[in-house]
Amino acid sequence: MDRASIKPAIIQIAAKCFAFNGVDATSIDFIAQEMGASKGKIYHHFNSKGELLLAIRRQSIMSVLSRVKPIADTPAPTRERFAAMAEAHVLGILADLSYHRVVVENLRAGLSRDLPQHEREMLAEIKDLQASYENMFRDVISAGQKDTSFRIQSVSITVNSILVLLNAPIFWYQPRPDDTDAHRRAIAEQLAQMALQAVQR
Amino acid sequence: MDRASIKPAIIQIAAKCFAFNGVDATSIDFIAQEMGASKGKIYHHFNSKGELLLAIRRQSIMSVLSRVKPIADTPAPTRERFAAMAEAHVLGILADLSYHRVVVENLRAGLSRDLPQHEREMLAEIKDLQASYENMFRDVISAGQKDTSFRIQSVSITVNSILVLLNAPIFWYQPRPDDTDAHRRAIAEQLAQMALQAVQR
Amino acid sequence: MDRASIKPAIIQIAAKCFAFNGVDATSIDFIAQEMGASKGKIYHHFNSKGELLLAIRRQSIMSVLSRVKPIADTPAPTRERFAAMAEAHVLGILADLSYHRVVVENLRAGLSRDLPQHEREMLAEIKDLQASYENMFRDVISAGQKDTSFRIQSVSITVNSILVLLNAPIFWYQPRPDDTDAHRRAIAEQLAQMALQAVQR
Amino acid sequence: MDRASIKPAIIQIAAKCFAFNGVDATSIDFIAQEMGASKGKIYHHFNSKGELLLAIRRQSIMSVLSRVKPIADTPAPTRERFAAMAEAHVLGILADLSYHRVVVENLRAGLSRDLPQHEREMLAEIKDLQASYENMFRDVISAGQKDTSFRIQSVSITVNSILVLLNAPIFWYQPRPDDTDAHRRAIAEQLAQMALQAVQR
DNA sequence: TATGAATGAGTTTTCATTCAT
DNA sequence: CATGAATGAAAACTCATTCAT
Repeated sequence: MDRASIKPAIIQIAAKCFAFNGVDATSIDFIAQEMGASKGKIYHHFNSKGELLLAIRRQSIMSVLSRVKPIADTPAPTRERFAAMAEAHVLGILADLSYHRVVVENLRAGLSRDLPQHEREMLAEIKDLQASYENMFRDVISAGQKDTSFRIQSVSITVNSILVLLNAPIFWYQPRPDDTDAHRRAIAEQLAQMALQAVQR
Repeated sequence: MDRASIKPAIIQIAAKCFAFNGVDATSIDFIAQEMGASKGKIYHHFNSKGELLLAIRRQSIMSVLSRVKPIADTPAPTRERFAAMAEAHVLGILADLSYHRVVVENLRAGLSRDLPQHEREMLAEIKDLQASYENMFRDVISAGQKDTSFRIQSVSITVNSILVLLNAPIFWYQPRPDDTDAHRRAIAEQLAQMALQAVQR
Repeated sequence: MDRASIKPAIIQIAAKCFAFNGVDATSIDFIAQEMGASKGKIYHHFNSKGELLLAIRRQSIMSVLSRVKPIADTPAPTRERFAAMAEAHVLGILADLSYHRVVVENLRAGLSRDLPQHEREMLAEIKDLQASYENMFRDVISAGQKDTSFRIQSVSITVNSILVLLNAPIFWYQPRPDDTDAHRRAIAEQLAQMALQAVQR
Repeated sequence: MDRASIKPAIIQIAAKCFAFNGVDATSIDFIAQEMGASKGKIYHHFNSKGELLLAIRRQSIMSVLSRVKPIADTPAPTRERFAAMAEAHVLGILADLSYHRVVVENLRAGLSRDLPQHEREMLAEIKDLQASYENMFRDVISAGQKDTSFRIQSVSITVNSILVLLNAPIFWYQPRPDDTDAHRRAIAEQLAQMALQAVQR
């Protein structure tokens, strides 16, 4: 395996394990076995289980950010832009289900105890990414409010709730070997449609 | 304390601890200390941590079921019935936030390993309740589809996604001491409104 | 149930539980449930689990002592006396299998730690009974040695080993519902025969 | 310490502890302390206390099997062969007393509850070894029955009981520092002699 | 880099025993 | 006498992490 691709490989397998069994119920040992490697190998690339989890959180955001940002930067009309962003988000969710699942079930993880320096920095960066991601939705929704395409009450509540709605497949989507891209696109379209209706006038 | 109210008291405190810190990060010892009791007391009333968690899951469903069922049984027109059910659901979420938070973050908990007899039975009952709860929403949405008040594609996806949307406050609502009922009702109304728009023609 | 028969009843059920599952793996709670009673009831009649175990040990000795002593006191010739004692012993073992099983598997139990006063006294009495029981066999074997019916080397080793041989069914006898007295007598005769041959000239 | 010799070392010390205090009364912690190691070390080499116990059972059988099998494979006359096997068995018992003591006092251990996969496999192997060991005695006794050197009734009962007789030292032998090989051989000869007399015509 | 042995703190769970009712 | 709630002291087992090789 390529040197540079070890960390992503660890992250990917860890995400699958965490998503399947829960983070706490998954030991580093188990992840190593799934990789056909030893515990030590993982500790060479990640200083702690917490860092591994943060890396997964980061990936999870990048997964949707990289899909949605190009669309958000488009000058398309509000409605169309919003719908396209929503669809891209759902496609990101479906494509990287494990990552997102891990994140959703561990939002409060390590929220109470204090983290070591490096993890604190990673977390700060993740929160920045998260905030800037949410801002893209906040912006398009605010724009829609201003140009009267949308009729909403609290922008905050709307942004948060729409994102939860678009995350819905995390809770019920069961990927199957014979799932086609078309199938996934259909789901994304339906959810984007619901999201659009939920906000538009 | 009344004899009969010990179990509910344990459930309530456990739910708060679990919601705040995560289930795995919360030891039975910690819960006991929060109650000013000994570990043994909890184990006298619940055979395992898993049973305690299942009791919380049960409460979480009953919390929304008891509010929504009376409305679902009403002969009101589809749209109004759906909106009222949605609002009642959100009010249930806001009222018993800890319970619902615990559940959402532990949907997959113990899904892989096999449970002891008693827990298996509890889980079966919970799944029944869950299914019958979802069916109330499935019914009203199907009815709306038939009477053309709603325009939806897949009923399954719609039901699941609407319920996730109505659960959204689990992820972002921070209860504050000065929160009024009016405030909570406003949130519920806004989400019910979004849900209704998301499905209606 | 008769007042006087409560203790024996507890002892009997406890012996069965202990024999089936092992002493340590059997909780007082379990014994109580098997009796259809509560834990407290047992603690009314026995101060501790250790006392219960000692009561079983006592019963186990009495079971063979009461059968063998009348024969040992007989003026029959050495060979016949020995054989009859052996047979009686085996019949005692077969009749009260649970008790003997419990004892054999717990010879070293509580040997290292120091016992409370009452248990120390019970244990002393049991050891006396045990010693006097073994003495009956020591006597008949010594007598056989003197009158040249028996040819043995170390009396101690012989006594101990013969008793172990006569206890053998503890390890392999599986009582069945359709076992007859005749069946048990046949086993006893065979073992007595082997014991006799093992020592006689 | 040699890498490969860690597991045997753990087994040996565990056997001594178990034999002295009883299996249930001996904590893994205690064994670790006796080794001057940590609990974790033991759990690194044995997945559970049960596995440790099974390893001891295995050793116990190998202890007598390795001594008796070469003799059983000998073409010596029945009587001599039987006596030599018996003597070898007793010498095995005396040499590895702790192991055998642990086994005898835990025959029924874990018989009721169901074991995890790995332990089930270990137990199956042990039962195979045990059965093939008993078969060596069954064979020689049957041979003696056929060539009329032995006069026995039930072969099963005889085999089982003779083996219990040969195990007798487990119950009464107290090894002392000044015990000589000659002393042990004397015991073995006496027991083998008793066993032979018990079965022969 | 990689391995896997070792550690030790932490967690769930059990259970004999006590005690208020 | 009987009950069953409560306690507290173990004990088995887990696992992130460290470290010698």
